[in-house]
Amino acid sequence: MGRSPCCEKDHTNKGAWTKEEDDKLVSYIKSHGEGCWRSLPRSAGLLRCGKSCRLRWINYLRPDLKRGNFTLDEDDLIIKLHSLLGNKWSLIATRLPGRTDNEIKNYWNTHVKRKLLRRGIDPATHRPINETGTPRDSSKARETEDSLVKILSFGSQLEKKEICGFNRNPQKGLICKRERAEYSVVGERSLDLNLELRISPPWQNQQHHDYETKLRSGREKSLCTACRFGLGNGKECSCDNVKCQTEDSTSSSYTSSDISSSIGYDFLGVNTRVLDFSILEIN
DNA sequence: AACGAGGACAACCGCAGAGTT
DNA sequence: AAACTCTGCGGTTGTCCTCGT
Repeated sequence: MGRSPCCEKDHTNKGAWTKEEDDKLVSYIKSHGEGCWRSLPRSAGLLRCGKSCRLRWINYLRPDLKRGNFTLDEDDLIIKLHSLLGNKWSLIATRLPGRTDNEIKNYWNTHVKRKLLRRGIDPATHRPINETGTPRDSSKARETEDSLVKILSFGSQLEKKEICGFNRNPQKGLICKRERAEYSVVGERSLDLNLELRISPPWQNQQHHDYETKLRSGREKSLCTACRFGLGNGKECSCDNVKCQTEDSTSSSYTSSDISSSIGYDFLGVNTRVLDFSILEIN
C-alpha cells in the first residue's frame, strides 16, 4: 500500500514563491505560529503543499535568518563539523545560528568542496587526495580512531567494553556501528580535552555563556545539568533552582543524579545519559 | 549584442523515523 | 502489532545570474 500524497498536486502552485504568497505565509505564521504544515496552506489561503510552505519559511522567511556571505569563522566551523559529522547538514546548522541546513549544504557544494579540492583535500574524507588506503591501514588511522574514542568519551572515564569498528564511508565519513559500540560511564571526568567543538543546541551558545558569566560573578546560582536542560526532577534534585525543586516533573525519567553525573560531557548537544553512547552512531 | 558554460541558490522529491490511531 | 500520518532530512533538480568568448 502506497503512501497518500501530502497534498493534492493538481491544485497546488509550484516553483518560485511570489511576494503575495510570502506575505500570506508570514502573516499566518506570525499570528498562529509554526506547525501543522499539512493544514496550514488551506488555513493561510495558499495554493501550496505543506512541505513547500515549511521549506519556504525555514529556509527563507524566518526572521532570525542571517543573510549574506559566510564568514571565515563559519567557513572553518563548517569544515570542522563536516569532518566530524559528514553530511548531517541539519546538525551542522544547529551550530551556525541564522544559517539553514539548505544554505550550508548549498554553500558546501558550491564553495567549500572546491576550496578543499584546491588544497588537495578530499572533501568527503577530509584527507589528502593522494593518500591511499583506509584509516585502518595506517598509523594515522589509529590516531583517527583514538580521537573519535576521545570524543565519544569526552570528559568522562569510560569503560571500553569493546572498541567499535570504525569504517570510513566516502559519503558519510566515519561510521561507528552501534552494535559494537558499548561504553559505560564508570567514573568522574578524567579527560581534559579541548575539542573546540562543544556541540549543543544553538540557543545554548549565548545562554551558556551568559550563565557561566553570571556564575563567575556570583549573580547566578549553580544549577544541575537536569535543570539547565529543562529536565529537572524535583524529588531528587538538590541544586539551587527553586523551580526545579518545587516542580514535580514526573514525566522525566532522568534523575538529577543521573544527569548531574554527566556534566561536562554532553555530545551533539544531548546529554550522554539522554543519548547513551551505545546508541550513538555517526554516519 | 548574442551565446554558452558554469556558478549560486531556491525549491522539489523521496525516504525515514517518530508519533498516533 | 500494524497501518497510517506528519515532519524533517538529505540528495537532486530547475532556474536565474554572471562572466568569458
